[in-house]
Amino acid sequence: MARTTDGDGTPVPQRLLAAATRLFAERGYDRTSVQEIVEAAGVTKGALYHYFGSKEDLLQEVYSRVLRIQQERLDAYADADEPVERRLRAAAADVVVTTIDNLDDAAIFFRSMHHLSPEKNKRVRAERRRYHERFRALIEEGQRGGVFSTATPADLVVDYHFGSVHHLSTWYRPDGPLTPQQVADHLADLLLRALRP
Amino acid sequence: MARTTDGDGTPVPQRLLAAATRLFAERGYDRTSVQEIVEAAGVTKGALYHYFGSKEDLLQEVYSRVLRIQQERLDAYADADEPVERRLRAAAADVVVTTIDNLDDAAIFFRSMHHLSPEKNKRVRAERRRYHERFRALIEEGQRGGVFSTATPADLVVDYHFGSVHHLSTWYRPDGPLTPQQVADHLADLLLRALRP
Amino acid sequence: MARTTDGDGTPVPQRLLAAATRLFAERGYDRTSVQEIVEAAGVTKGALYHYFGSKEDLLQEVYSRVLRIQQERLDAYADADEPVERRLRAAAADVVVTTIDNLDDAAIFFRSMHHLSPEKNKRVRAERRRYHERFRALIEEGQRGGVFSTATPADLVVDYHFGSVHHLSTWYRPDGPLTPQQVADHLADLLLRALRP
Amino acid sequence: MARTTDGDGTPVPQRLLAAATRLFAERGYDRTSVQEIVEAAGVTKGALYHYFGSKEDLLQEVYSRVLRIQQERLDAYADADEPVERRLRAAAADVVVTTIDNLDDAAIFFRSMHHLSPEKNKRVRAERRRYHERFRALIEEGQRGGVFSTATPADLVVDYHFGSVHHLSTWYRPDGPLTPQQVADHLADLLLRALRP
DNA sequence: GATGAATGAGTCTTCATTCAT
DNA sequence: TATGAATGAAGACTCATTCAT
Repeated sequence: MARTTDGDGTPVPQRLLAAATRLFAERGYDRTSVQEIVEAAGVTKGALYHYFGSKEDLLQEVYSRVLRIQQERLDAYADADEPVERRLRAAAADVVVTTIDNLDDAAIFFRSMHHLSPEKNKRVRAERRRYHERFRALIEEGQRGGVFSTATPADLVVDYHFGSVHHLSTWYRPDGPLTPQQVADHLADLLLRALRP
Repeated sequence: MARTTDGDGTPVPQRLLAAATRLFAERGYDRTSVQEIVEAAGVTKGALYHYFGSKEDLLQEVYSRVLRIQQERLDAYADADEPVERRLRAAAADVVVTTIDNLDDAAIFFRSMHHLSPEKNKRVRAERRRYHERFRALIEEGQRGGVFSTATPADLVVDYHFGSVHHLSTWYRPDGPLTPQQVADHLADLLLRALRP
Repeated sequence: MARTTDGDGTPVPQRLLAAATRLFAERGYDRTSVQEIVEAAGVTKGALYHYFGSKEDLLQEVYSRVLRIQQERLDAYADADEPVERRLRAAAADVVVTTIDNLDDAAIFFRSMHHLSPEKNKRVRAERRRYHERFRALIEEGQRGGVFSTATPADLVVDYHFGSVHHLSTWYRPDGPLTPQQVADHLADLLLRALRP
Repeated sequence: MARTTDGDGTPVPQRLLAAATRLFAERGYDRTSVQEIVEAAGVTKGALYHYFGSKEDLLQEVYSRVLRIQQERLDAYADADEPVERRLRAAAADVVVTTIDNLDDAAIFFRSMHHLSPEKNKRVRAERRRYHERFRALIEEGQRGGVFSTATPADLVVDYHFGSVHHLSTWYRPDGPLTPQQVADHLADLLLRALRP
């Protein structure tokens, strides 16, 4: 397997991805130079371009990974055998916890999407839409079943909730008074309360 | 007073600010070159550096203007002679309408703040904190008066609402099905419903 | 006029063009770095990009200048009030002398044209075609008048002659036994002899 | 003998040479990457460096092959038992046909020679000189015998003709009105007519 | 014979800012 | 007030070549 690992034994592509994620979150995509990434990962520029076609590909990889993980988790919660309000609450809380656990990814997500080329942007948007639609379907299910208010269009409710999720990277601090789970419970609670008929 | 205006009669500094705002929102701060700004404003580089010390100053000006406007409006609504739930609803809805009316500023705000130097960043954060505190005070007033639930800390509620406001620039489209006022009413409604005791 | 000149008083754009021409001819377009050009011209990279949009623009400028000069000279000879065989001989000899006087340009011309972008390439080809057609018209005039043989299509005769002109940069050495004018007379002579009826 | 061939059964070195020839002609030596060559040949980089010491060696091989072929053909025509004007005409026409049949090689030849290292360049030049001298000897033989004019030095006549041969790759198109043999006849004819006493 | 991961020097280009006029 | 030529540092990316396997 040649020299795919080095030092700590982590494969080079993953070392690069980790370094890029941290740096993109820290100083933004445009302010992070390829040079800084490879230095942080302990490899050379050539190695980076051996695995990734461009700096943008690195960003795109971060997105794909996050979206894949979140989608899988959402699907699991949404498919559970429970009343809809419990499933929605669980999903709403889980995305908060997962987001806090990967605050770097979240920060990148909502600040750097416009740095992707139109083509890649389109693909990411499509994946994200799929995610939103799954979430919206849960709300609509509850509305049809009469357990959620129909006062607000489900679409808007989804954006309302995800606005607060995206916003987490702006204000949440690990050393703050609330644990991730507490924050998640509160935010899920606010969502469910707003949906009471 | 020489030629402080030109063409349409708008003073040069304001033309620069308008051009910068549009471009920063369109392609991001780092992707906008000083050359593009001056071309869009119809002036030369020398002129820009005559009025603004740096590109960053331009960004900071955009922030200051938005914050000043929002603060003034919030103060007006908060000071009104009305029951607290009406004042909160009005303020919550107003910030949505104002944000939609200035989506460019909003987009810049939540994507480019980390481009400010630490010093300027600190100042902007301070102004924003003042704004948040005023909003939080309204919620706490309602909680103390028993008209709002105390289930969730006021702090978190504020972030919950402003998360959705920031998020507007991501999803709101002027040609969508809802008018700014309708969106505002819905979002304010969700907030108030979530706060029902 | 700011600092458009420096050292020897030659304007910066012309100094850059001269340096580029020499270097492109010496080591080829791709083997000449922008860094080398600006060093040879005694300016900085920024200055180059202030005047020329790209390295390719520099190459295109070399082409345009050569073509313009050659076309003007050809037109002058072709329009003269002389018998056609004298006009053709004069034009055929002149292009040889001019080419030898600017061997660098010639070397670039026939080695680097494929380095131009398709769009620029098309423009250069069009200009060159115009030049060829003027030359061909002279030959056809003589053929119609019976002073030149019609054994060979005029098109081919033109390419035959210009082949030898282009080839000059491959073999002609200023310190060789023949002066430019002597070479020119010989080559024109060969052309005219080949065209004898 | 392991896998020296693959797919179509052509040995790897020849597949590489063929791919390199096409690509060098198409986009120039410097613009062709080793990666592109091995991809076009359907092998890996390791394989290329197993058979060729460097990218330059590949170029040198193209040269050597062309020169060897042309020299052999010229020798055959020059040694024939025919009057000198017939031998010259045959040789002059043959080099045109052979060049057209291998336009790629010709294009490379007259555009990429300066990409060879001084040492290799010297060797190629020497071989080419030998070729030229053989051709020149034919002309001088005719001049001494009184069948060719002595108005122009034989040297110059050789360059005159080869100029037009080199030029072929610039203008000749397979789908044009003339067949390779027709072009060859015309160009040989022009040469012989120019040499009429 | 053949692989392909890794190197590291080198490429063109961009850009905020300065300053003589 | 305003110009625009010039700077110089930094940016992303390419590529021939090597070498452990």
